[in-house]
Amino acid sequence: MSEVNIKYLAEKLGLAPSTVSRALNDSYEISQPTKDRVVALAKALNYQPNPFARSLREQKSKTIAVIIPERINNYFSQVIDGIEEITQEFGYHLLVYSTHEKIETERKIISYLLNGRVDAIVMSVSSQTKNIDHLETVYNKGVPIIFFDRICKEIPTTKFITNDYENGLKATNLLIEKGCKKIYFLLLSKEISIGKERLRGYLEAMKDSSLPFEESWVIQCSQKEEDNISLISAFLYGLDRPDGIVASVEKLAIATYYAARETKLQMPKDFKMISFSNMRIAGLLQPTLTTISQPALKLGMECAQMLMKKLTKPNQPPLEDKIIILPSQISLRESTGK
Amino acid sequence: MSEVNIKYLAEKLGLAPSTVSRALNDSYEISQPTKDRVVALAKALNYQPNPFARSLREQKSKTIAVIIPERINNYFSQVIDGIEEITQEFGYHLLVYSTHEKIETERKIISYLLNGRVDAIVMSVSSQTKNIDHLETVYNKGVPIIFFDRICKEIPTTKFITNDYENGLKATNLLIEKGCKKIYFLLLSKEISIGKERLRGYLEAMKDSSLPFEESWVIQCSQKEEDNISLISAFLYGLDRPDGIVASVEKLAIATYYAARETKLQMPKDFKMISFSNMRIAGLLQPTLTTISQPALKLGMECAQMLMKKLTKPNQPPLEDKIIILPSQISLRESTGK
DNA sequence: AGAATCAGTGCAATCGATTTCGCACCATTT
DNA sequence: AAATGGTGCGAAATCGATTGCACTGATTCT
Repeated sequence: MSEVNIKYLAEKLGLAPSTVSRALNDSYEISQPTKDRVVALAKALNYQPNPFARSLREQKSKTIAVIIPERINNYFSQVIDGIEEITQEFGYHLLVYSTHEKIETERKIISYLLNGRVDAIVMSVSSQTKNIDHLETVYNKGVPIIFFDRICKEIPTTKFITNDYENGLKATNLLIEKGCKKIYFLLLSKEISIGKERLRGYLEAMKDSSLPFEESWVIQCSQKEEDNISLISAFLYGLDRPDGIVASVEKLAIATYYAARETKLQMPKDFKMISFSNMRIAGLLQPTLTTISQPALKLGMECAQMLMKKLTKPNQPPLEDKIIILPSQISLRESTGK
Repeated sequence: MSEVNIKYLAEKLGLAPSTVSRALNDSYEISQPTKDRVVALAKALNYQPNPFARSLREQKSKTIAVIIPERINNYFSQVIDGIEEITQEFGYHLLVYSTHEKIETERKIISYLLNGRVDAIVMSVSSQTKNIDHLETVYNKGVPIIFFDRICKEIPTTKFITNDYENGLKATNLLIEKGCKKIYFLLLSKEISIGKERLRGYLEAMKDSSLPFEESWVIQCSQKEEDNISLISAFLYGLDRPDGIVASVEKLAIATYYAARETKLQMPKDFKMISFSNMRIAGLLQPTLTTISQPALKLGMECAQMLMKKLTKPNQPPLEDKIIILPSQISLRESTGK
């Protein structure tokens, strides 16, 4: 490759490599004239320091890993945009991995990152994640880790979430206000934190209301789009079908639209729905979808800001064990009726 | 951090670091018993080689950069999924960058990658990219680069696209068949390759037909959603509005839906539309959207396969200067009428 | 028997940048 | 005039893994 390294610059300038290094790093030990000469030549030859030599020496990579359960999801894309916006200013790079919701992939990815390849990890755990040995290993190795959205409560570090409990409650109450008598709750997995919190809100709202409730109204869905559509269609076909649905994640709302089409049911006439979702085009669906959307970009930025502070300032304490809650926003649309 | 390195293993085993290294790399020079001892201890202590030391020594990073114009776009997410699927098998890592369609950001990102940080680059250029100095620099430095979707023809390397010209033609002809007399073409930028190709197909179809055509029917849109909506609304308000629209990218189709709502026009009654798009939920819009969708996952996988061959096999020639064309798929839906 | 061969290891250089130490030189102080 | 101090820079070690070369002891060949 191109051979412009410190030794080469030093030779050209008749200086020692150490002097060149110091000059480039603006060390006080070097005279201004020398600094100027060095910097000038470096610029002229378009010198770029070798990142691996530097990382090896400094024991840090200026790289952060972002691990998400799936890529084809606006929410996660927005979060990454937010993270990148901040980290880029600090010259950090982003390694992005998708677990495809598989715990085994998650473990494998984590194992690649335990050798110093990254200075920190920002992640949202997969829906399959129950066993958290691999996450504990990260923590024990001292690699800073921040969870967002689907957090792992057991690891004592900073987590970013939205007010899921509260919104689960609000969403359910909204349906109740709209006159729904039989409200189902769709969730992806009971294992993941946001599912749990949103579910807790739903359960609380149901308890507080005078409406009937049965355990079986909490529907556990899978990762397969087709399976979910049949599952949802199945209960929509029945005469004792629900008249309200709270979808805890976007993809389940979409499956419900397909199921509604299949069963020829109309929203909001036959049943109403509200979903947690960051779709840009919720307002273009038929009918338009009432959503609870998370401040994804902001969340990403705040994660990154915290991380940059920890990584770039000297003598920072470990990431605090606390949960930071950002507010979501409810957008009322046709799917819940007027 | 954890101090398990080669030197430490060597000490524990009473061997030289070089022997340990060779044993771990299964060198023929080392006896089986020694190999076994070394491997056993390495496993027991969970030894992970330092990636930077290795990269420094081997002059390769096992990392690939993926540069896309925007993250919040299913198409690009799918491509990255495809790339990751393949590269992961080979133990490669993915640095992902978004240019946000800004040439300046694109240049900056590229400049970070010229120091050996990555072994190759896979990218789709921003819509602003006219000046290609930075891309030429990449090429001249010998960093393998593959373009996809929005390619840069001038750089002699492999490019992956879909049959954009053909589909621009087909899309336009479809509208003509459906009875459209006045067909507009919405594009993001004349600079980007796919825009050009799709436009070429449109122009060809228009020329071949007996329909009238004016230059002003090719609408150049911007990056701003609101501006696009007003721009589209503006011409939809007129009495001489188009009765057919070909949207060359997804976001312009979405803007058109909003504009249609604003102007109270109905698809497909008042005008018909077809769009290039990889939206999963084109079938849930009101009306459902006829799309030309690209084989994004497959494209990503083929890119990555080519790259892995180039990077992991010895004595590979430079990436061939050729364009590989994958076929898109048209899905007929309501927006173009029955 | 002496030379040649070879398997199995160790030594030391290397990748490129940073950093500790130290040294020369000039100016100032006592 | 000797001691002190500061400025500006160089030599060499270091980060961790790899690798060309040298070395040892044993075996084989002539």
